[in-house]
Amino acid sequence: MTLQNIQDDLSAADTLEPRAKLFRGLGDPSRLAILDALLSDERSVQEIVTQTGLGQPNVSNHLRCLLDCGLVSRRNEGRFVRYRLADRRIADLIRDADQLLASTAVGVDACRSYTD
Amino acid sequence: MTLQNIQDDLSAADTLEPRAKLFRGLGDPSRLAILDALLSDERSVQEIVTQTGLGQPNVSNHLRCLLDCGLVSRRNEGRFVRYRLADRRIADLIRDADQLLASTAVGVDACRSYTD
DNA sequence: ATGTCATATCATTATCCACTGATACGTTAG
DNA sequence: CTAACGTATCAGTGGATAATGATATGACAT
Repeated sequence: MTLQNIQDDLSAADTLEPRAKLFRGLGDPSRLAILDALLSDERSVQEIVTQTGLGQPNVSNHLRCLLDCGLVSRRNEGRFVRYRLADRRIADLIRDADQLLASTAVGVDACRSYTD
Repeated sequence: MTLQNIQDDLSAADTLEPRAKLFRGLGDPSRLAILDALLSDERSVQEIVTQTGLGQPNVSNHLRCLLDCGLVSRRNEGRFVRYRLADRRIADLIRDADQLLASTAVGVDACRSYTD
């Protein structure tokens, strides 16, 4: 390994943490369910709660997380708050992940590290 | 919400867990560093240890996880074991994530849920 | 102003998971 | 066969975080 490579790694390390955070943001079934609910339409918290079956405080917590991360945006409408995906590419990312999972090579089921 | 929508959600729930697992597989700085090391070339465990600065058992554990998930593949060569990315699309996924992070909209830094 | 509804926050709990050190397994060299 | 090296596994530990119930905040209607 050359010095240049070492420096590449070090500078890459700066981008490692944000990348990990983004993926972790997507790496939770509840948050994925919420994002799924937002794929087609803007939704109020109540609608998300109903559609996902998750608890209301739970949904609010996850939405805060997704909002802070910039994955969703919000809009006040009276006493409702409507959320929607912040960027088309988020849906693309999820779609790409699904395609990977659909291929025979990537079979996450066999992964014993993350017990479902 | 119609009955059809409910059924869509239920069937979507089946794909939620695997998707979450895949993203969680990518949602760890150490694993991202390992995948980074494999972006250009096939690497032995030792090389990965050196390049990432992680502990050897730690690297082995993560590699097992990545292997079970199907994100990397391995090849025995004498007493060395060489790992490589299992699929080009994995690199693409990481690249797409970086592009998302580069846009102003998605600023994961502000997310307080995941303390670095 | 008061009650009601929608959403957000807080504290608690339980769980999961990454890291470490010690050790086992497997392969090659002498 | 034995030593040295590369890799994998195991047990223990600490830290992070998802879910829940209770409660607070904010907005609308009457």
